[in-house]
Formats: sequence, structure tokens, C-alpha cells
Amino acid sequence: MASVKGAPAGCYARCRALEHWDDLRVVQKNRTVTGKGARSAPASRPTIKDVAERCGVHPSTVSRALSPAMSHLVAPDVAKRIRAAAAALGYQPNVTAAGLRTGRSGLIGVLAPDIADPGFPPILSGVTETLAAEGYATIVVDVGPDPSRERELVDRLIARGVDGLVLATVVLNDPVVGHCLAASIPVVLVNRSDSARKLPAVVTDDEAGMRLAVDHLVGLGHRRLGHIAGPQDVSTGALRRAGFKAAAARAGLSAQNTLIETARAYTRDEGRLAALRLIDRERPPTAIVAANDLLALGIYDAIGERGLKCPSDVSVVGHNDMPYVDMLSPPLTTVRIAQREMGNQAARLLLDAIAAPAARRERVVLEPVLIVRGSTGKPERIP
Amino acid sequence: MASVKGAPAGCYARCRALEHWDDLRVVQKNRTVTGKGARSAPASRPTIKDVAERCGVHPSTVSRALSPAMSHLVAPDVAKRIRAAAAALGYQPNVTAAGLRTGRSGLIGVLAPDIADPGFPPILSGVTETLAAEGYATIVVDVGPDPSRERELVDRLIARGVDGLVLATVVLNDPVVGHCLAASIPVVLVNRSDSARKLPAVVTDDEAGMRLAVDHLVGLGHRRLGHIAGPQDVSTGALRRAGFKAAAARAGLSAQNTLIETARAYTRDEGRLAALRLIDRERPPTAIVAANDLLALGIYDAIGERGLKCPSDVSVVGHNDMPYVDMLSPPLTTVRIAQREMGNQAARLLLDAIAAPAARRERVVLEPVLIVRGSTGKPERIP
DNA sequence: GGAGTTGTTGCAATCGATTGCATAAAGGGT
DNA sequence: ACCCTTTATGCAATCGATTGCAACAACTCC
Repeated sequence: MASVKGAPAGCYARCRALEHWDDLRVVQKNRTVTGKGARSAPASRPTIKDVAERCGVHPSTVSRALSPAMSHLVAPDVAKRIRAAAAALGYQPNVTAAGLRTGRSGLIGVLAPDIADPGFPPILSGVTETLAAEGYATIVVDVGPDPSRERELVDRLIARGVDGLVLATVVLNDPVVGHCLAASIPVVLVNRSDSARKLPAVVTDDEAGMRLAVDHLVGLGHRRLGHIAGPQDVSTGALRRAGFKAAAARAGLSAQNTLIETARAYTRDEGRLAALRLIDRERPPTAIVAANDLLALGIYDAIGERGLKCPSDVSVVGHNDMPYVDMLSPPLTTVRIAQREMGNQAARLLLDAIAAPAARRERVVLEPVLIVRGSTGKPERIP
Repeated sequence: MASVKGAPAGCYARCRALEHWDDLRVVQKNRTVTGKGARSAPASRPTIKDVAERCGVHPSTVSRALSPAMSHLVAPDVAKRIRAAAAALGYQPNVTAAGLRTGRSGLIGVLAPDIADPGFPPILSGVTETLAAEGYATIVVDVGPDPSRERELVDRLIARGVDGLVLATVVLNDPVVGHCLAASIPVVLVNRSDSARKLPAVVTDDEAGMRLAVDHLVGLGHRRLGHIAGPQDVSTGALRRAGFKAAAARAGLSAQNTLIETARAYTRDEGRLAALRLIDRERPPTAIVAANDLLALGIYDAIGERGLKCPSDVSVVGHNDMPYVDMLSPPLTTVRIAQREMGNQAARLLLDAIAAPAARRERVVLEPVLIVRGSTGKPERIP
């Protein structure tokens, strides 16, 4: 090995000879490894140095030849030779080492409130799709029910050297927002936004969505509407609730005819409990608008429990159009939000923020669409 | 800064004085940064060196003090001082740098056939839960419809330095299996297995699951059963099909009374098409067992299209018990597999493989459970 | 033909943490 | 007092790729 190390380098004319030598060396190397047994990794991946030795050039030249941004600095024929050698050896750059030097890891952290929530995968899918196209990989972290872990998880991701963060978890006045700002790491929020709107975000027009739902129901003849609001510390929960009230008022409904119950979480069971509170009132609403499809599922449960029928006794409108709600009985009328598109846009925004850290904070608001199915109909008994 | 660098180190007695000096230095450093404007990263994270300087010890001592495995090598009081300084500075080790040196990244790659498939999130959730507890983070990659990308994606993950792989994508005779074996990287399969069973895997007993479904239907009086098989290059597709045939034969059904149609993919629409082929036969089956809930959804579609009723005209059994199939109309009778548990076990197996690369290849087979709901009933018209 | 360009390549420092080895001090035994 | 452990710490190399700078060649221009 030492004999080769001392060989002259950087001289084209000798390369044929060097290749010959190197082939011998490689064989020897293999034999040594096999003979000795386990010299650490048996199938240790080739490094930039191996490629350099095989070509008789300096590692730095290999680095430049293989980097699109720097390859113009190396002679075309040498670059070609290097690329060929790299391919022959099956060389793949060690991203960790490059990341240490350049300070960029090519990793993006994604914080999710709950991976198992059917609303999340489409967003994630959009995020990864766009990021993967730019060579980034994503680390998805499930925060779980305890939001206090969020801060620690962000720190862990930063320690891992992520180049940016996608947060699908933030609550209003979330301390993690300030934390990210202080760490000056590119961040983009998705589906939710912070109260101060200090960070770029991709959201849907929650208030417009509620207007679609309310107008649809009022158009059907409903005059007494219920709303099951989501957690009020989450932007969607607060905004959809506000949107419901505003839309109802605009449609001429009095405050007594707009009933609101708040769910403590976006879960089916919380939806059920809130729906029962609504149904069990003295004068129940003829239609209920849920802040979320999962809550709507709970409304179905409650309706069944009370022996009522949807939509004849109670109409139901969901929100998000999560997969397969068209298969429910009755198929759920819901406000569709473009989740995949939301993920794509969030990734795009994050890439922009990474490219130009000082750029302005953009905010993308997507327009929701009402999907009318079987869970809404004319009220049978006008109260 | 040079003046401090030259200060004597490794001497407890001088530490108070050094701390004093260092505080001064820190202030100066801050002032310099603020004054100069943007000295690269404004909020650059403190390194092990910063902690060392602050304590007047060598960086290696800090490294040892902060590493649980090595901390026994450093004096308790010094270790305490170091931990305090690290906490004060908000020091977090740079995982990238450590990974370069140690060769371990703390990253696990997960290959998924389709993140948006409702069956996958629970598995992923189980995997990340167990891995996160051991300090690992997961990179999830969506392979998408084109399986030829799998090999390249694996290589990319390996280039990223992942310590192991969880594959939820492999097909029978998948070349990627040999590729992983050759790369000698810890791998575990989940939900699917390779034909040669050369890799550790966590699967459910597919044949037992089909027996549960078939026996249930035969018990209800069905004598002519249909099966919608999944893709035959996927272990679940082939094994469930074989399980269906075996169970039907064991129950005394003739070959003419066991009808099989194969879906080209685990999708709702493929299920619909296959179900139509089954229903449109001269003598259709009175019950259909799907290899997967998504296919069962398609059966519902087909039944509706032909103006039939489930379960009175056709009973349907699904497989997987994916979220919210209890909300369908009728609620889906299905074979439940412990997806989250599957993820947990896969992660556990992978951790074992990383800890002891030479250990034997384990194989975990989970037992499925039949969940009887409303989509199965006695056949109305015995054919 | 000498000075100035342009184009290629090598050299060596660097990123931040880890770890085998050397060293120094403290403690123990006779 | 001397040698021999034990314990605690520092030193320097290392992981693999990147990049500013220097060096050298070939070429151009006057």
C-alpha cells in the first residue's frame, strides 16, 4: 500500500500504468481482508481517496470533478476518467462527512401531531415529494399527545443538523416559535399558523371553509346550526369557530340559533362527546358543522347512540375530506382542503427560506372546496 | 482569544480564576460578533471546545464526561462542572460530527410502498416509537408506484449513513434483498417477507388469517366463496391466496366453489374491478374474502354498482382492520393484524441486528384476529 | 522573449467529536 | 524511601469530504 502511496500523481501519461498497479493493489487489499477475517467493515464503501488513488489524482480533484458546481475547474478528460472510476468502484459520497464540512445535512425535520391521524399522511406525502426532488430527506417525528415534548424534539432535530423544519404541530402562542426564531433555522408551518404570524405558513382559508358549510346548510333550509369546534389553542380550531360564527351571523342566524361545543382534541371520541352535548340540548340543532372529519365521525357515533338518523334528523358537515369518508353511511359532506398541495407548497417555501434566509416571510392560503355528499339534506322538522 | 488558549489547563485549583477569565472572554466574543455584524452564523451553536474552554479542560475530557459510557473515566467533580457548563451554554453534541467519527449516524431508513395507504401509518408509528426510545431517528421514504426506484433509494439511504433499514416494500425474489445482504447493512422486513427468508422479518400469519375468514363464512352457511387476491409478487398476496385455497379445501369446499380473482394492486379501484369480475360470473359467490381492506372497499363499490346489498346478497370480509372501517355501511368484518405491534417488533429486531450483526435471523409471526361486524351474514339464496 | 492571463491541480486546513496512547499525579504496599 | 498500580487528564490522529490558497503549466499579447 505504501508503495502506491509514494507513486507520482497528477500526470496523465502515467495513468494507464497506474491503473494497472491499482488493480493489483485492489486484489491484494481484498485478499488481505479476507485472510485477516474481519478488518472492521468487510464491505467498506469506497471513499473519495480510493477513487483518487485509482486515477492517480488528488482527492480534492475528485471532489471537484464530482461536484456539479465545481466540475468546471477540472479538465474535461480528467473529469471523465474520475467519473468512470467512481462508477466502477460504486463510489457514493459520504453525506455525513460532506455535511460536517459544509454545514448542510440535506435533512429536513417534520414535526407531526400524530402520524396515525389520517389527515397527516397526504400532507407528509406532498412535503417529501417536493423535498426529495431537491435531494433532501425528511425525518418525521411524532410529537404525540404531550406538546411539551415539542421543544425538546426540535432541539434534537437541530442537533442532528437539519437544514430546516416543517411544523405541523404549533399551537397559538407556541413558545417553540420563538425558539426556532432564536435558533435562526428555516421553518415553515403547515396547516396551522402561529398567532403572531411571524413564520411562513401554508394554511387553508379556514373561515371561507366554514362559510361554505354554513351557506350550504342555510341554503337547505336549516335555521339552527351547531358547531363542534376543535381545540381553541390551535389555529384551525379558533379560526373555524370564528368562521362559523361570522358565517352564521352573515346568513342572518341569531346567536341563540348558533350553538357551539368545543372538543378538547381532534378525535372521534371527543367529537362524540361534544355531539352528545349538542344533541341533548332542549332545542338541538338540525345540522352540525364539525371542525374536522374525525369529529364528524364522532357525531355519527352520537347520532347512532341516540337512535337518530343522518341526515333526516341531523345533517353533518365535516372538514378536511380525509380518505374514504365517501364510504361512510351516509357519505360525508365535507370541506375539502388540498392536503398534498399544502405539503408541496410548504416544502417549496422551506426551500426558498433555506436558499435566501433573509427573504420575506411568505404565507400561502389555499382555497377550500365544499364536497356535497349524503350527510346533509333538508331539515325534516323545522324547530 | 489566544491569551486564553495559552492558559494552563487540567488544574482544579485554578478553575475559579479561569471561569472568571472565561466569562470575560465570552462577553468579548459576543461583542465582537454583534459588532462585526454577520460573522457567518449569528447564533452558532456552542461546540465541545467552547465547553472545554469554559471549564479549563481539554475537549476530550468534555467528550468523556458527557458520554455515559466513558464518564467513569473522569473525576466526579470535574464531570459535574462540565455538565453544568454544558447546560449553561445550551450545548448539544453535533450528531453529524460524532457520526463521522464513530461510523454510526443514529438514523434508520424506512422504505414504504405508499405513505398514504392507511395501513402504513400505524406500522410506522410503532417503528418510530421503539426506535426513538433508543435515540434513533427515522427517515421515511415513499417508494411510490415504480418499484425499480427501490434499489436506488436504498443506496441513497446507505450513502446517508443509516445504521439500518426497515423495508415494508419488498416483493418476492426482490433483488434489493441481495443488495442489502451484500452491503451487509442491518435490515428487517415488515409486513412482507422475501421468498428465501434470508432476512429477519415481522409478519402476520397470513394463512391463519384466511382460515379465520373462511371458517367464519362457512360457519354462516356459505358454500361458494370468492377471493380477491393481492398482487402475487408480494408475500401477503401469495400467502393469503394460498391460505384461502387451503382453508376452503379443509372446509370441504370444492375447487369450483372457490373462485379467485387477482388484483394488480392493493387499491380500492383494483378491488372494484376484481369484484365485478367475480360478481358478473354466471354463478357468483355468496361471499368474498379480500386480501386487504382497500380491496374490500372496492367490493363495496362493485356491490353498489350492481344494485346488490351487503351482506344479504354478498358477504364481505376484509383484511388488516384499517382505521375507521367500523364506520362503513355495513361495518366491515375483517381480519385484524397488530400493525403497531408489528412496527414495534420490527424496530426491536433491527436494534438487535445492529447490536449483534452476526446473530441469527429471527422471524416474528403475529397472530391475526377476526373482527366480526356487519358485512357478513347468512347467505339468503343458497346457489 | 518577457510579462500577464487563464486553466488545472495539489496542498493543507477545516468541520466537531471520539478514542488509543502517553503522561502525570496520587495512593498503596513493603 | 522506592516501585508499582490506579486514576485522571491531555495529546494528537482520525473519520471523509470540501475549499481557499498556492503552484505550475500553457498560452496570449505586445
